[in-house]
Amino acid sequence: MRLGPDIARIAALLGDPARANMLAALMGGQALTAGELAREAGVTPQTASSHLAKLTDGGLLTGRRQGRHAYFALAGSEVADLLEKLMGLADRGGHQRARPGPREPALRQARVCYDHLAGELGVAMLDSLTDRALVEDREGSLSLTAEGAGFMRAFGVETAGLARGRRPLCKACLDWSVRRSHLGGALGQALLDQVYARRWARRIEGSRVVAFSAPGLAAFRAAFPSRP
Amino acid sequence: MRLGPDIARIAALLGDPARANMLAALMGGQALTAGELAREAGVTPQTASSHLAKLTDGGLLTGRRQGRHAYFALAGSEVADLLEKLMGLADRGGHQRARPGPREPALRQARVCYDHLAGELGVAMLDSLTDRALVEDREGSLSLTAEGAGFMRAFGVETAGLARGRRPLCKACLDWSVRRSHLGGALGQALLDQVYARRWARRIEGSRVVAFSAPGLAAFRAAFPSRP
DNA sequence: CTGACGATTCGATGCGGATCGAAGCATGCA
DNA sequence: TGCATGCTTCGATCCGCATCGAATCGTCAG
Repeated sequence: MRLGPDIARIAALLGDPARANMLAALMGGQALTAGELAREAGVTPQTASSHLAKLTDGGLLTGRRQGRHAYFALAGSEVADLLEKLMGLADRGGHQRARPGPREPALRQARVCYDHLAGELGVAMLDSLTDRALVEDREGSLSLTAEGAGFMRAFGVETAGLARGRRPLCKACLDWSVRRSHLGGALGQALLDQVYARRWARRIEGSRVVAFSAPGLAAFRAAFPSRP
Repeated sequence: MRLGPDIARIAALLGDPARANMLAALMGGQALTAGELAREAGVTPQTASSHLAKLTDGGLLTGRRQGRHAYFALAGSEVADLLEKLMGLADRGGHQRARPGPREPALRQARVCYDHLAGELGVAMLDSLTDRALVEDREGSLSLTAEGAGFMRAFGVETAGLARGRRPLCKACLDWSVRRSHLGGALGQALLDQVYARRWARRIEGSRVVAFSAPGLAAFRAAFPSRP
């Protein structure tokens, strides 16, 4: 009876609401600071620090200090996989969440993953880009093609400037609702900024929902057509 | 930020050592009784009962009562998937396990379940009967059809006499080794008696193994053919 | 019917751990 | 240097929950 890997130890780490919220926040793939994670989880910095220590000690997170900030990220894709499976089970587990907010459909269609577009529309956008060979997908690692750079310039995004920053230009970001990838990275952020600038959509306060207007949605679909 | 599925609720269920041990014990796919799971987890029956209620309520287990026993099994392959991923992550940090070895093959193939046939052959027999519409399965409640009664008479089992007793004629009986049902009840007993009478198989002393001879096995498969 | 056994419920106990306040350390900026 | 900011450590508190003893219910055997 005492045999087998210690699954309880890992699961207990995921079992605390504060820690689970932190991990869910990191599902986007980007690293966040301890303070951001504390706010995300709704706890004080002291408590968050304790949680983050436990998570890194348990091998679920990797930490790295940079100046006076402490950045944390998921330890690997296996952790993200595990979280996704958990979300899948929790979804049909019947128990709906306590807060009956605006709720799923809008979130599922379009939401922000920190600073870029996620949800069905986010996935559709990346699909469209790869279909037209504007973005290349080499085993999960994304890169902008020459044609893609031209497209972006025409769209109002100067990729030369973006590539200069430390942040990767393109990043495949796993989507929990659709179970496919959408576009993250500096380019993903720039594209979402364009969506806002063109008034195709606006961010709903206090929520992650990105609300598209009817003409905005049509324009979006025209700019990023999906194959039949 | 309270968005997304409630992963903490599920993870917390897996986070208790006793519950984790129970789930690990069920990874083989067999259903186990509450008492067996209590022993497996190293807790008293009272505690185990509480844990099992939580797990079923959380959608991770399905329970089924049979006589004075309560059988529990994993709710589905998604749960098994999740556990497997957890084990994969838990393996990294530490102590290995010695997986409970492959169960005795003979027990798995054919054994007695009280007085009727269980194991792979028992399941195959019930499958064959339902496939040929000799037995009807209405949501887990089995009944013999008119054609079935004719088949049994030709096979040497007089069902009219059996139906007179207090014991139900047909009963779906959950199989530990395979996660499916085999035929119990008075008819199940009568059929196993026929198997003995025809010398297709004999009971091994001091064990639950039902040992088929080579020609006996062939005859059995001919009498209860499985669909291709 | 009676006795035995397995499963469950109830109530009480005790421990682990989440949480926060206060203080201690680093780093960055003027 | 001095001050502000962000993270961590320490100590104390408090709640949740796993655990078990005792009792109850249901099923099976005789």
